[in-house]
Amino acid sequence: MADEPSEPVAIRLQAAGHRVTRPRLAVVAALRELGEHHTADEVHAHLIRRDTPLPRTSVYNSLVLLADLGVVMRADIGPGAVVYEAADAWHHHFVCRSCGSVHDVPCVIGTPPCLSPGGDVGRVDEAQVIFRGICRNCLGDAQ
Amino acid sequence: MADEPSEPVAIRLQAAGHRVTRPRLAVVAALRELGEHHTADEVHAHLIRRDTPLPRTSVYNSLVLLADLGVVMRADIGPGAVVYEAADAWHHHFVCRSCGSVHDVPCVIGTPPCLSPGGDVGRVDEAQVIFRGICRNCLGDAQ
DNA sequence: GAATTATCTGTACATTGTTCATGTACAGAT
DNA sequence: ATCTGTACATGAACAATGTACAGATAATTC
Repeated sequence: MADEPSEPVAIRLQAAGHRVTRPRLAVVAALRELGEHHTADEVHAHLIRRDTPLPRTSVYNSLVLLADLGVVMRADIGPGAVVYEAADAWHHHFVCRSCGSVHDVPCVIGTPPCLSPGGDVGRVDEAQVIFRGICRNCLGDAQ
Repeated sequence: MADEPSEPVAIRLQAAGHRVTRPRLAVVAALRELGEHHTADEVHAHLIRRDTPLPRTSVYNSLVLLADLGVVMRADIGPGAVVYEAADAWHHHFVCRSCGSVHDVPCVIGTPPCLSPGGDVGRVDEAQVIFRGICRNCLGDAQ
């Protein structure tokens, strides 16, 4: 379970000049075990269930760092929710306005930044696309 | 000031089967006066300064409805912040990871949905793009 | 103008994320 | 082997943001 994907997390941390610590490894492991998209507090809860608890702040700190390094993906899908994901391929998200479910949408380019703004705004590191609409399930249910 | 852009807000509310109420008109007016991007609480504060206060809940309710109707634009630019804007043309946003400033990025298509996901996820109403990077000011400051 | 009902209002709360002070563990120098 | 500086973890309290609810109000319909 939880095989290292491309580059082991430890190597990537070191390469960026950061330390390899228990909280950081635990957070990545938790995201892999959970799969899909999860909030920081869901990761926190999972670690408690797993009997490897971590302070909430540590989970937040680790997620921010890991996301900045590109080890985990962060998606701002709307009010009161930032979700993280242990994914390798850069992709986007579809959010259902009815049930709130989140689905992955492959990115045709594959690596950020996959789009570029028209004007000259500065250095663009990534372009995150959020699709909104009604998912197939909800379309079937009502109307 | 605050001329009606294309269709008056009142008409658009009625057309969608909603009532034309003071809070809704006040929220749109506030967004126009403020210009740019602002949070719900900033709108709330502005209305107090203007001596036309509104309960915070009413501001939130109105913004959600107005955004769903497409009268105002909503942008999820990251943790702890949903910003609204009284804009006519559909566009995207660039967020600076250093100073947090938000800049408009024109959309080449102009009307949502300007992109479409690859697979068949359901009905897509809009595609919101968030560009992240370092803005020109911050690039100039420190390297 | 009166009835109907969506909407407003205000309070209280839940959730999410951040700040801060303290303690700890690692790495290089002595 | 010990010292020293720095990055990091920890825990608690805080701040910001968004939501639920129940009674009062006002926009529309007749």
